[in-house]
Amino acid sequence: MSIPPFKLNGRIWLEIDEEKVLGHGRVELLERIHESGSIRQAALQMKMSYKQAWDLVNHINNGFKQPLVISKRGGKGGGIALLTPFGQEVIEEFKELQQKFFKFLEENGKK
Amino acid sequence: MSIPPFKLNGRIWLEIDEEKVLGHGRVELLERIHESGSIRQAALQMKMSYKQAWDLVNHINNGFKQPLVISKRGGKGGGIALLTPFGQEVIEEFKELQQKFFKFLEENGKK
DNA sequence: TTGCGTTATACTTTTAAAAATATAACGAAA
DNA sequence: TTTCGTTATATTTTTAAAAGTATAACGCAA
Repeated sequence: MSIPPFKLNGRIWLEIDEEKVLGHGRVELLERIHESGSIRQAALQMKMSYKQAWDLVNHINNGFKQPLVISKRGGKGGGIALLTPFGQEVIEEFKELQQKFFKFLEENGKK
Repeated sequence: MSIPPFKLNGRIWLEIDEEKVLGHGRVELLERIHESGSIRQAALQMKMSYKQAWDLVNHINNGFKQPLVISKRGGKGGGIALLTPFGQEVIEEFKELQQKFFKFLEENGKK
């Protein structure tokens, strides 16, 4: 581009039935759930409320036909949450798409 | 991708000082201003209020250092608005970026 | 010099999103 | 059978964004 110092930026996401089901923030949440085994811990790490995190997880699981996250309450530790193999597969593929997109932004963002 | 029928979608925009200054909606507004010579007409076409359109134009002009839109009030027709050559140049380049981005989405969106 | 349609701007109201609060359900372990 | 920390969910409150309303300023043309 020619004149002032501006930067190309953007976002990508996956849609099902015209509705956004997975974007960069939700993927980060899923990753943290996977690592910590807890929705609550993931929410704390991302400085959002448990409710908000749970709503997101719920929305994701509903959007896709199969759940990406399985959770149980009660028991040792109070409860647990984990990614299904399908969930792991989906976020892996999304992250690859994101890599390509970052590359796109870099290549085309130069003036 | 492997399982359900989902679609890759996204948006790109230009930022100046970490702030969004031009995206797909604003470009459409600018184009309509250019064609009609009127902020009000452009707003009507896009079913937004004049105020909202004017705020957007104002924000765009402030974000870039040079104005993309020049407007005058009074006179024949009540007033007029038009794109500067710089404005025309910017939206032209942004539209090219958008074309490339659409291509990116198509190429990578296939499962 | 009055009327006209637009630009320009302030102010208020409405709406929607986000955040906060509260509470029930659960199951392992002590 | 009680405690514990979490999941699960409803309800309320707060906040921010959007929309709406009102009005002044302007300059050409009649």
